[in-house]
Amino acid sequence: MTIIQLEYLMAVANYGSFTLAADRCFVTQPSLSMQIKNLEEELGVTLLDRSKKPVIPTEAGRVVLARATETLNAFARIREAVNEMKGEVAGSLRLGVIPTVAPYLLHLFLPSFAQQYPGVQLEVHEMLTSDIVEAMKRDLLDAAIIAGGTGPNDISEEELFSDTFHVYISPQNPLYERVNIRIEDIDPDQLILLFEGHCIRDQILELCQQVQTLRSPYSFECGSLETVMRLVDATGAMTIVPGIALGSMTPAQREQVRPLARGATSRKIVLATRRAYVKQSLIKALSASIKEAVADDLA
Amino acid sequence: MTIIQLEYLMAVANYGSFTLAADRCFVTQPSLSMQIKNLEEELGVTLLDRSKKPVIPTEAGRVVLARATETLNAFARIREAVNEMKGEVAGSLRLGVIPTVAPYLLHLFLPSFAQQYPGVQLEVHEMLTSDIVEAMKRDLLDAAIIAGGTGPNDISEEELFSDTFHVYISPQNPLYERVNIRIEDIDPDQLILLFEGHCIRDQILELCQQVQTLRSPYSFECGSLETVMRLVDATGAMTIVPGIALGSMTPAQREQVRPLARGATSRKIVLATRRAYVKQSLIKALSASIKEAVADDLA
DNA sequence: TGCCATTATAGTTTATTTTTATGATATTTG
DNA sequence: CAAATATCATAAAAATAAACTATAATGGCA
Repeated sequence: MTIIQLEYLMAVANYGSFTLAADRCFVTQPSLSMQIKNLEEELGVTLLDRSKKPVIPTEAGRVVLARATETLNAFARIREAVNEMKGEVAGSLRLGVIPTVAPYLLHLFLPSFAQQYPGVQLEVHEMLTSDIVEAMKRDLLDAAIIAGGTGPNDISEEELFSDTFHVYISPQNPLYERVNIRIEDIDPDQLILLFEGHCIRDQILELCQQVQTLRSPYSFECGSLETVMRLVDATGAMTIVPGIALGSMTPAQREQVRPLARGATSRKIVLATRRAYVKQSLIKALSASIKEAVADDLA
Repeated sequence: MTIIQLEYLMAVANYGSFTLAADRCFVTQPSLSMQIKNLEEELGVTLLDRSKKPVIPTEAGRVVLARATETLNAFARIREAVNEMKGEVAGSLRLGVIPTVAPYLLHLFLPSFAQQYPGVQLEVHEMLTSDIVEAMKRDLLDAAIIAGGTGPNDISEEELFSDTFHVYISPQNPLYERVNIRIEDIDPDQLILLFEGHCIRDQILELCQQVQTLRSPYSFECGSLETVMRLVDATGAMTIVPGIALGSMTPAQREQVRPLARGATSRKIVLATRRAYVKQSLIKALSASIKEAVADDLA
């Protein structure tokens, strides 16, 4: 039994396929198959049910996987502890970022982070919250930037900054002249939102106490805020945008932004990690970098 | 970084010597030295201070060792979990047994245990409590049979049986005709005990409220109860023997045994293991075997 | 300083792991 | 239903890693 065998086993369990797992482990499929076979022989049990597609662990496999996860975490912590002792921040970090944050935040901290920590290989994936949660469970992501409270309990959150909601409104809209807009003033039929899956959509609906699925005539499959804003302009409607997006708007777009009256109209943006995760020093560095970048941007 | 490297590192830390550690790992010294060197190179830190005799871990070494212990425990638990799932009790178990129990207990359970669990390789070491505690700390023993309450807190105890103290008295002694003997009747100068280090000595002294070191004319360096009993016979003195020893006495010796009056004149014999230790299924099997054997012996 | 014990290094052998090539099996699709 | 495709297993060769033997360097101690 070796660490590599455990890693291969976890990869197969995560990807549901020997071939794909081998790819991701940067070895050929026979190498991986052999190691899994050796592990099964040594333990005297079948760990994976190859008859199913995707390949799933047997009962024994699940037991071993649970222990293997602990072992691999403890193993990774060794290197982690040494790095921390040396004061080095190094390694790779796979980061998921939700689409309503990514375009407005990444450019703020990525360059300075990369410069400050040349030993860190940061891999950013723009993903919806649900995909992020799934990926973290399957150990395909080390951390993620999501809205606070939208993930499950076994993911711990560290607040990065608070993000206030604003109204982006078409000049043709009757409410355009208002200095600020109250939630009660918003006509749900005039509100264009991102398609389902974006957590900001749910947060806004909750804010408007429109818990049921909104079906406005303009409920297009808008994948980005930019698209939503263009659609707002074209239709005379409005939308709600996160404060983080304001910094990346053109002066003309900025003219169309109105503050939302009343408190509690904001979301917390957090750095989410699996509890008891190992790359603590990297995550600490990343968190500090982002907070600093956001503070600088506001100033 | 491999599991083997971590095992080698732990071995050197435990034995304080590359050569000895290599011996115990069943490899040659250069093999072990190479692996340690590779580990140090990969982590980029020196783990062992070779200038000291015995070799001691550096600060980085201590950090790595702490994590490595966790990793190796988690690693061992994988096999453990599989064995438990298969209902198999297999593996090796290094057991320490105190000298006042070993000669009277081992033959009771060892044969039936070996027969019932052919997959278990049991290695028994007769050792004093202090040596047992030290050996368990250094992971040279998996479990031990000791008197309850004589070990440190980080060792957990499971009671195996209660062992009542008796008086073994020379026929020449004035108290020989008594049916039972009270503690107060015992003349400390007539009491022969095992040499210091045997926990039973301390327990008896405490019983007799003779906390100070007893200095009878017969305070020889008696290493075994058998020797003490012969000395008792030769000098007309007496000693205190554990009940477990009665079963192995000759009929003539048995004649010289008197019960000790008053309660609380017994010790608990326990199976001690490091907390959070891994070989749970083996230890459970051993414990059950011993309890059964002791019960059978009394019947 | 020289001896003894201990660890490090070099070169060789052995063992293990990986790869390439290919075969077997199951699933999908025309 | 059969051909095509995808996926995992197996076999032999190549590459890599680990072990051994022999020997050199080092470090304490008389």
